[in-house]
This record gives sequence, C-alpha cells and structure tokens, in this order.
Amino acid sequence: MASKEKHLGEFEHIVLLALVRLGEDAYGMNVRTTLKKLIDRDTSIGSLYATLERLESKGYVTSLLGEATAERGGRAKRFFKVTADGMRVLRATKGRLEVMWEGVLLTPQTQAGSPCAAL
Amino acid sequence: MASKEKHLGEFEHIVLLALVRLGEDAYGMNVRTTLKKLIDRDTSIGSLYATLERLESKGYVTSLLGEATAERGGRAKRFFKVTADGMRVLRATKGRLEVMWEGVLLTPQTQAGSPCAAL
DNA sequence: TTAATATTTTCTACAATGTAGAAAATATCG
DNA sequence: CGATATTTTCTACATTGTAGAAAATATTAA
Repeated sequence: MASKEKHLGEFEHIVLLALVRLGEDAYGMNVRTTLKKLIDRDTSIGSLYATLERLESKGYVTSLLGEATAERGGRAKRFFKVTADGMRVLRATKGRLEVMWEGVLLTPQTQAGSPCAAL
Repeated sequence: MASKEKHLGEFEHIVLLALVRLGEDAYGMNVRTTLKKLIDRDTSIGSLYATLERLESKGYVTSLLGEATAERGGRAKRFFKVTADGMRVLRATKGRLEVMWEGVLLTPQTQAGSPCAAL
C-alpha cells in the first residue's frame, strides 16, 4: 500500500514544539507554564507527563534526571530532549498541515462563491 | 479560571480543512480521495465518517442528503458544510500552532547552540 | 532530628479521538 | 429481477487527551 506516516496527536504536537523551544531548560513543569504563557493553555500535570512519556516511548524525545545539586527544594527535574526522529515528525506534520491549509481563507467575511464560504 | 478553548483533534483538523477546500462537492468519499491525493493519507471509511459525525455533533459542520436525481448508481451522497463555528475553531487552531512554531527551525542540519539542536 | 514547606514527578482512571472493516442502503443497467 | 456500483451506517477497539491525588525529595525552621 502506501503512506506509512506517523501522525502526531494535537497535544503531542504542541508539547514537542514547547520542548524544542525550551532547549536546555525543557522539563515538565516548565513546559506547563510555557504553554500557559504562549497560548494560554491550561494543562494538568497528569496530562502533560502522560504525553511526555508517550513521546519518549515513540522515540521522539529522550529524558534525563537533573543534577541533585540544585539549590532549591523539591524533587529532581527530568529534562527532555527532542530526538532527530522527533524533529522529523514535526517537519512532516507541519508540511502536511501547510498543504491542507493552502488556499483556505480565514477572514470572517469570506466572499461568496469561494471554496471557503462558511461565513 | 481561563482558556476555555476547544481543541481540534489532529484528524478533525485535517478533515475540516478538506471540507472547506471541497466546497460544494464535500461529501465523505470525496474527502477520502482528497486526503489521499493531497497528503497521501490513507483513511478507512469508518474513520472518516466517525470524525465527520463528531464534527457535526460539535456544530462545526452541518450535513444534507444529496438529490436523489443523480445519474449514477449507488446510495445518495451526504454533503457537508463547515459552519461559522467550524471556521472559527480552524482559525484559532491555526493561530495557536503558528505561535508554537514561531522561531522553531526545521532544517535537518540545525546549527549548534540554537534552541533547536535536536539534529 | 523532626516537622513544615517547596518543587517536581509518578500513578491510576477515565473521556475523547483515531482507526478499521463488514454490513446496509440504494441507485443504474443488462 | 439479479448483478453491479457507490456511498453511508454500524460496531468495536486502540490511541491520545485529561485530571488530580499521591509520592518523592530537596531546603529550611523549630
């Protein structure tokens, strides 16, 4: 057959992007606050870690426990890093979305007769 | 609290876009072939209709049975139309994705030190 | 040292979305 | 009518999204 592409879920997509952006500072709680700041998205810790773990089991990210010498209270951070495969699937996902969006108008007052006459 | 946004699932997103593009000719089987042509995505009929129905129950599309006077064999087509709400959620989804993608590099040879050093 | 507090992750459950294929419906044509 | 063509409906299950309590583990105060 054809098309053996892997698809990123909507939230997986977002989380993976947050990890890329955070770079060296990519750990759970930080991803959470980042999503809140950037797109005002509220996510529970459970949702986040479940997704993080699934991304890891798919090989899109790897994780490593942080240094125990941090000067703060609390449990050790777990840092995540997006893998080459993770970047690949991000690229593919973006590409497909771009193709699908091609020519689709978004203005609230879409002109009649256009292929996008929903409004 | 905040952020009462509705999120489109990955496939819902794609299907909604296909419907917009197909315009007057947006019915199940056609969406299927369109997805295959545009992004080489194989979808079973079951997957497609399940999603179409969910989109309708959320108010993102409406549907209407086609004319019985079609000059061909087979069952009547069911045409779908994206609603104003459907367009709204598409816009919102795209906006969030654009924010998340901002500044994220995708070239396979990403330069070291950049926030995107996965490759 | 022990308790209080702070920070982050793990665990457990369930809801929503994605996926598939057989079956049903319904039209034309020989 | 029976064969064939086209499209949708139905039934089931896998994967992803969601949440919050509990656990782990560090610092600081008593």
